[in-house]
Amino acid sequence: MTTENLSEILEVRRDKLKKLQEAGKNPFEQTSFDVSALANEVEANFEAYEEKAVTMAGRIMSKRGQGKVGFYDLQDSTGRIQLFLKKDLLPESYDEIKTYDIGDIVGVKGEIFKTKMGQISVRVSGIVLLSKSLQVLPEKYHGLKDMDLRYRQRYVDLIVNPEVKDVFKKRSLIMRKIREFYDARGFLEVETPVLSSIAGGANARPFVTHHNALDITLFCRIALELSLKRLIVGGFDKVYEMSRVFRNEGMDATHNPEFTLLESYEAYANYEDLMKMIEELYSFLAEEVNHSEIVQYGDKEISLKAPFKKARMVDLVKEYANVDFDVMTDVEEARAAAKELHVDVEGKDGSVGEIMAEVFDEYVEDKLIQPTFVTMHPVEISPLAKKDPKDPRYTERFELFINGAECANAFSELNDPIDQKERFMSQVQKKSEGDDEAHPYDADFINALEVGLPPTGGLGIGIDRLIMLFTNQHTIRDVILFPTMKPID
RNA sequence: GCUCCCUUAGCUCAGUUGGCUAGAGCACCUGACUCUUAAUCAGGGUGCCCAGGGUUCGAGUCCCUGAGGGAGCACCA
Repeated sequence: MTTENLSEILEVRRDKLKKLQEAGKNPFEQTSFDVSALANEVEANFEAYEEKAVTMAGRIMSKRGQGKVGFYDLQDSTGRIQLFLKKDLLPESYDEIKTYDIGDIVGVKGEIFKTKMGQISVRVSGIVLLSKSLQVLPEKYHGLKDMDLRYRQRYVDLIVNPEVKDVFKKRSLIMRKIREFYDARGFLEVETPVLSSIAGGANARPFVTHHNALDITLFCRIALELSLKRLIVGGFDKVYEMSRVFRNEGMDATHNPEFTLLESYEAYANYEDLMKMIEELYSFLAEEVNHSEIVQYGDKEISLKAPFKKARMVDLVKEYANVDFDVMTDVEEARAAAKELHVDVEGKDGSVGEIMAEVFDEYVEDKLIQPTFVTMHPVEISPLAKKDPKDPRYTERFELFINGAECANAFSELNDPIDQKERFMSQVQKKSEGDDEAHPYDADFINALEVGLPPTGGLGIGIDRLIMLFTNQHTIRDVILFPTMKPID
C-alpha cells in the first residue's frame, strides 16, 4: 500500500480491512455468492416469501440499533430490504458485524418476516462480507448534490440517488422499444463504421484521429446517413442504426460531444410517409413507456397524440415574424428584412433561404411547444434532400419540433447524382471560404448514387433528447451515464 | 469563446463590517442499548477553507491570476 495522506475517516476503514485480512478474512477473496431473492420481489410478494429461507446480497446503506440487535438496510439492484441482526442468531459473528460499514457489500441468508413495527426484513442467520468499502458514501438524507461529483463519480450518484437509476432504466426501455418498433416494420438493424476518412451526412466539425498502420487521418462519424444510404443502394430496402456519433462542438444542456443518433432509411417512401411513421413511433413510445399520450415536461404538458401539426417553414416565419420570404427573389431584400427583425445575417453568404432559416431560428423555434412538423426547408441548408418538384427553392424535408427543440429531421433523399454532385461542390466552395462545418465532398457516395438509389425516405432522431422528453430531464448530462467532463489537472 | 455565479470536514451546508483555537447536521470513533427505521443517549472535530500570488498587524472573508463546475449568450441541431 502506498503512503497516501488520508484523512482519519478513511484511515479507519483501511485499519478495519487490515484487521480482517490479518484474521484470514480478506473480503476481496470472495468470488461469488448465490442470490435467491431480490428486494423489490420480496416486498411485492411478501406473503409468498414469509418465513421462507432466502439468500440476498447488496450494499449496506444504513445502520440502526447496535446493542445486541441491529437493523441494517441492504440495497440491491432492485431496491432495499432491512436486515434484522440478532446476537442470539449470530453468536459467532455479531461483534464483527458491528464493525461493518455503510457501503460494504454483504451476502446474507435468513428468513423473510415482518418486525413488530411491520417492516419487511430478513432475519439473518448468516452473513458474509463480500467486499469492503474504503470510501465514505454521501449523506443518507441529502444524497449527493454536487453536479460535478455526480457526473465524475456516477457510480456514487447511482448508489445514493435512486431516481437516477430510474432514468437510465427508462433509457434502456426506450431504446428497446424503438428497436421493437423498427423490427416489427421489417427494418434491419445494421452497424456502419465509426471511423472513416470522410465525415459527412451533417454539417458539423468532426473529431480527428490518426491510424498508425495506415498512417492516415481518420474522422469519427458525425452522422450515419451516407453509410446507410449506401446500404439502400445495395438492396437493403429498410435499414436503421441507433448508435453513437461525435461532434466537436460546444457543450450545453442539449449538446454532448458524443450522443446517440437513430437514423432509418426506407426505399420507396417519401417524407410524408416518414411523418406518419414518426407520429406512430412517438405514440408507441408514449404508450409503452409512459402509458399516456401526455408527457409532463417541467411545467408544460405535451400531447403526443397524432396527427401532429404541420406547417411550411416559410409560413411559420410569416406567422411569427410577419415577413413573407415566399415572395422574395432578391437576396438584398431578404437581408434588409432580417436586419429589420434584428436577426444577425452579417457574414452569412446570401441566399433568401438561408436568411429565412436564420429568422426561423430566432423567431419561431422556441415557440413550437406542441409537436410540430416544420416542412419545406430551403435547398441551401439541405444538401442531401430532394427538391420539391413544384418549387425547387424548397426541399421535401421536415423537422419535428417539440418543446422548442428539434427532435427529428427527415427528408426525401436526394438520389440524383448530378444534383448531389453540384450540391457537394457548393459545400466545398463554402468550406474553402472558411465554413469548417460545410459538408465534405464524398466521391464514393456520388458513385453509389450513380449505381442507383431508389426513391428513399430517411430520418434522424437524437435519442438523448427524446429520452430527456420522456424522462422529464432538463439537461442531456442527466440522460447520459458518463457525460463528457473536463479532466481535473 | 464571452458574461455572471459557485468551490469551507467523506456528504449537505453556515461562517457578520477582515479579529483570537474554523462551525452545524449526517457519517465516523469510544461507550450504553435484544424490534429499530432521518433510532436514541453520553463523550470525541477528524479540515491543504479549490490553487497560486497580493493588500494587511491579521485573510475562509478584500484584490489579481489560474483550475473545475453551474446558468446564460455566442457557436451549434
